[in-house]
Amino acid sequence: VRITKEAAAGNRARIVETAGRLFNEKGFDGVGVADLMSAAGLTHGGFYNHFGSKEVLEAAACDLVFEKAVAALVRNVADKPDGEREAAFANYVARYLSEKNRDAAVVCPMVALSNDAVRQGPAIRQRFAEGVRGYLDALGRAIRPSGRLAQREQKRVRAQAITALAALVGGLLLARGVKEADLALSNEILETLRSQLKAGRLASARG
Amino acid sequence: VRITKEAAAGNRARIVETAGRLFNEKGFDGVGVADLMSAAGLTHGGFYNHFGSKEVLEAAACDLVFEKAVAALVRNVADKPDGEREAAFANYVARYLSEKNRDAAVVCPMVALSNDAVRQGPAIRQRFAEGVRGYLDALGRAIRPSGRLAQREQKRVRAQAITALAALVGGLLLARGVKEADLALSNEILETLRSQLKAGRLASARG
DNA sequence: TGTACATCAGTGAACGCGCGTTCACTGATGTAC
DNA sequence: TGTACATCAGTGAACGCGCGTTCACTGATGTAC
Repeated sequence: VRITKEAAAGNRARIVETAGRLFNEKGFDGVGVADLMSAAGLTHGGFYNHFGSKEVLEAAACDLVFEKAVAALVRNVADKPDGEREAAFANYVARYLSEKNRDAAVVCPMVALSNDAVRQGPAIRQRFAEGVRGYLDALGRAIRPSGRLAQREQKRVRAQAITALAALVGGLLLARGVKEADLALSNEILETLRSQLKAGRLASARG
Repeated sequence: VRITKEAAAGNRARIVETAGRLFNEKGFDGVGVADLMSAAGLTHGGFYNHFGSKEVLEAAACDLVFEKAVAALVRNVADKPDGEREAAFANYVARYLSEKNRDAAVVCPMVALSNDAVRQGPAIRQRFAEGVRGYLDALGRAIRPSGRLAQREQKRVRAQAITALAALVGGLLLARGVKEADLALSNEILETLRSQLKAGRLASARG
């Protein structure tokens, strides 16, 4: 039942995308190869035509999911012209910390996979660290004016990016953690962080 | 081989403590009942004399680990007299965000278990939410002056507690996630957050 | 362009393994008299 | 207090199940001529 190279490449890509989604929802260990393949519309036996092991797929999925996240941040905020960037960043934060994003099946990989990543092998941890670096860089570009900055300003921007990221990730993580058992607390966490970040207490385009 | 009630109760307590440690390190699904029992110095068969299922133990371990964390925060910070509390809080933050704490086998349950908790059943999620509530309350008492506060002040303290917690949890989570693959970045994250929190950018006893 | 054959993506049964859980058994503890 | 017996924490083999992975097989694709 050989298929065309293009179809095979499409299948592979679909497996990685499906994996990105399922791993994000249920963790690496929460999704079996068989589940995954059937979710991608295939039977489990063919998995090893595409990937040497489940771990290889985990790494590929990790890459994909971070690329998507960083690309969205760059497209929606970092690449905006100076006049629009501050508003775009505020918008981004509001969406990140929204009830809708908390309830979404797929969320920020740093929220969904941090704990899984620490417990996995070097390959996954490598990709994860790369992803965080990329995300932090994009975040830095999202909260600073364009053009060259004095070194002192660069440091300040970097510190703000790190602080904002920590608060975003921690906030969403906690909001998701308590959501089912205490929706009011979950909403309170999101709302509080939205207003704190809006007030520029954590980071802003102005600094 | 019946043993005294006291010995049995001691065994049970040791199982829960061992579980708290191992679940924290490897996640709920990363530790088997047999691993756990042998780490506690027992054979796996006896597990069900103490717990109806692994999930029951997970809930008990969740309780224990949160109780310990909240108790430490209360003892070391919240219960200090007014004059010492600000310094105690600064100290607490510095320890929380220290390289030593990042590298410790057992860390803050919100960092270690958030993702696991979301994916578990209602019993665990319930305990987790309770734990977060307790921790936030203790944190509120840790960053405010004692005595009655105006409602406006109460709200501000609450918002600061939430913001500080999100930054602490997110920061430690990220620092742990990238540690093995990028130690420099991991250290940078911790250092940045320490100085941001020290500067009162996130929360302080003064506000 | 047409033909012959090797390649390889996909299929589904099967493998070994580790897991949570159950079981029959042991023998000291706890209790009833 | 002493005796007889039921209780139950601990033991280790065994269970069923799901997992990651392997396998023999299929048949359309890709390629060599």
